[in-house]
Amino acid sequence: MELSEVFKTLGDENRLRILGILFKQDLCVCEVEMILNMTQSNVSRHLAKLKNAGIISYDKQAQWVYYEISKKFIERYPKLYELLVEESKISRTYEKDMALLEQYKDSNCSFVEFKETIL
Amino acid sequence: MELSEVFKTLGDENRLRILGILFKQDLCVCEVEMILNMTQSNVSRHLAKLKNAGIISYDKQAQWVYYEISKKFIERYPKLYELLVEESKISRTYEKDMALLEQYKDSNCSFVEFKETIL
DNA sequence: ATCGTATATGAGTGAAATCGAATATACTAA
DNA sequence: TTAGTATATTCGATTTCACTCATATACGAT
Repeated sequence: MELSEVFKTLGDENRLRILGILFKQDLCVCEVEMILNMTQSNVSRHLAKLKNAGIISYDKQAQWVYYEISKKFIERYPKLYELLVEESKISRTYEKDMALLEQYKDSNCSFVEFKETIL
Repeated sequence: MELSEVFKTLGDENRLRILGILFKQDLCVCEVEMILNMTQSNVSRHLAKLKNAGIISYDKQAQWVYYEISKKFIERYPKLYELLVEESKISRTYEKDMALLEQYKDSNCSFVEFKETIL
């Protein structure tokens, strides 16, 4: 939760992409993996870093671990949170990620249907 | 000036310390070196990184290069700037740096006098 | 021109970060 | 209990980073 550590954690394009879609919706590891087209281990690692920095938290449900933006983080760094939300809205990189997230939601959160739409 | 690059640059304790004193006053390399007790090359490199990220700019006067917070950075990321200023005020680490900066100013910006006060 | 000071940069080193592949762990369902 | 899925972690390779020491460059003063 130390400031330099928070910044260091935010200083990675992939982690900013993950946050971009988590602002819209809580997601589990395999959903992030699917939407952002990253390997499972890589997503898991980045989520662990964001978790350790106090930026996100998780809610375990059965074998799924749903990650969400940490409420304590929003309380502690409201301006930083607002900045991240705003910047994610105006970034072209994140636009594509958002579109894929919407497609995933439109496919009733089914991996099979989602995969068909992005081919 | 890309966001992830800005965060990565801010994700270093020494660079945050440098920014902390630059918020109070524009300073040249050797002044930062003196106040924060860092090596010349190290300070120069950190300043170069902050410069490349667009966070600070410089004004060359004779053989001295005075660094300052970039006005474009403040315009582009006002919330981030405010956050940094506020956080630097409540950090214990920066409190000491501020005290040394004040001592330096009180010694009429004389290195000789400053060195005497901190012994 | 020469000396002293201020700054930037090249080279080398050790630590840390990123990543994919493979493996380990945890949980569900049958 | 076993099979299948979700997640975390270890391993090894590669890259990046922060740092120090030494050197180069730039400028002023004499």
